[in-house]
Amino acid sequence: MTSPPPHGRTELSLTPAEAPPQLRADAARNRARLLEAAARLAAEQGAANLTMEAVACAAQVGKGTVFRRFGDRSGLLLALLDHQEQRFQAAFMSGPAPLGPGAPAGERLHAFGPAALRHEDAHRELYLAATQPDPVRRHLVPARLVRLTHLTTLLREADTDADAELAAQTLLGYLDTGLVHHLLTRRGLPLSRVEAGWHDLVSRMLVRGDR
Amino acid sequence: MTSPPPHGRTELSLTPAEAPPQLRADAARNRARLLEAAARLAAEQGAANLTMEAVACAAQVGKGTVFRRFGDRSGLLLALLDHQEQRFQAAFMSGPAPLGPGAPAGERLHAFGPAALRHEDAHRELYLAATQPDPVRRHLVPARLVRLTHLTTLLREADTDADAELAAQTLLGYLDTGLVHHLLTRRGLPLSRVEAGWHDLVSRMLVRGDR
DNA sequence: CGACTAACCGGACCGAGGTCCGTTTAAGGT
DNA sequence: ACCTTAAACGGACCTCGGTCCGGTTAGTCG
Repeated sequence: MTSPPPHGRTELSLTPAEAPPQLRADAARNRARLLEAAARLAAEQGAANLTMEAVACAAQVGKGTVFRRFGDRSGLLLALLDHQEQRFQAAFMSGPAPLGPGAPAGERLHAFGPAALRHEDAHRELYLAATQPDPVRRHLVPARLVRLTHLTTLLREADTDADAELAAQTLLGYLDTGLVHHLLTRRGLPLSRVEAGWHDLVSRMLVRGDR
Repeated sequence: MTSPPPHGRTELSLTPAEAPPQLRADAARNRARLLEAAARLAAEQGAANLTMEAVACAAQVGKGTVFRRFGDRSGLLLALLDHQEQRFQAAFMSGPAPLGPGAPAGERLHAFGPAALRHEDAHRELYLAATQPDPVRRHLVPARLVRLTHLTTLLREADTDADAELAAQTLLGYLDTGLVHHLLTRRGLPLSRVEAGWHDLVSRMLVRGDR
């Protein structure tokens, strides 16, 4: 149907440093003004309250320009995050060990979590705003709570020595509708492999440390 | 500020079978009509294209009525899902073993995954539509792909015998911004505990089966 | 049976995201 | 310098989720 526009795409890039196909001078200027305006507005009234129109207005450009450049709201937020994101990526891809190269893989994996947690904590607001809907209500849906409780209970019963609540969240996350759909369709994994992954994960949650 | 309405709330319940505070006759009638209309429309033009106005119109009621009853769009979708969800919950809470009670906890945990996967697969469309934004684009954001690749690589390097790609998704899921924010603020867990959970999870991913 | 009131109804209204298309302009070739 | 044209611009316009409030009605009590 609608063939994609044959010209400049709206940067969905973010980090895979695909050289921005060098925009026209005015486009580049407006892009900069938009980002600056967005950053300012986000800082002074909260990223969650950022409206596309306000950004356009503050940057003295038309609304259409914002959307052509960033695609949609979350594209703009992502672009705002890009700088921070690149710093983080640099840290784990080429920074000092144990997060960066040089340490054994196991240690690097251990280091990754706290680094990511700290990084996102510092920019929580933007990251939350960039994932459109209430990324909060999600965890309060009764159905989810029921499953969570069920899994927590079973884990305790099975006498795991893991943190039952966190382990339950992990298990639940593995079954996330969006993730499974992505794996099955987009990535084309067979259901059997996803199921095998589940069994492996459960087993790992149940093994007891040496002792 | 805005004190919550002292009267009937918009059912956010879903399954914690809190008896609907018996609505007035007309309200109950309209609720039924709305659900029926919504189900019909969802079936014939896809849950993703369901608009609140269309549902209201098809059910011959005002738009306000839809929102008072279901709160918001996702509330309506969730209500639509409620019946299926209850059947699933019944299955793992009181159905036959090994999913239901009777089997050892470990076996029940193993049984839960495939059951949930199959259940959601059968109602994928509604479940996806109920989580507002593109639950799909989420997994295509470049920054996420970079992290995923990084983790996958490290897992392989560390010579785990888990399915590296799935394990990486699991690890990434544990760090989900929304989840972490929920745990830290809503649930009030200390950051140290979340970090400990990460280290435990990584360790479990790295242990090699006996052999 | 009539009055009283809490809950409900409906649809006008609002705000924000996203699209469209006629107009303007930067960049490169002549 | 001038012409051509792909790309960029801007803001009117559309859709939809969500709110508001004046009018209506089911249920209750005397």
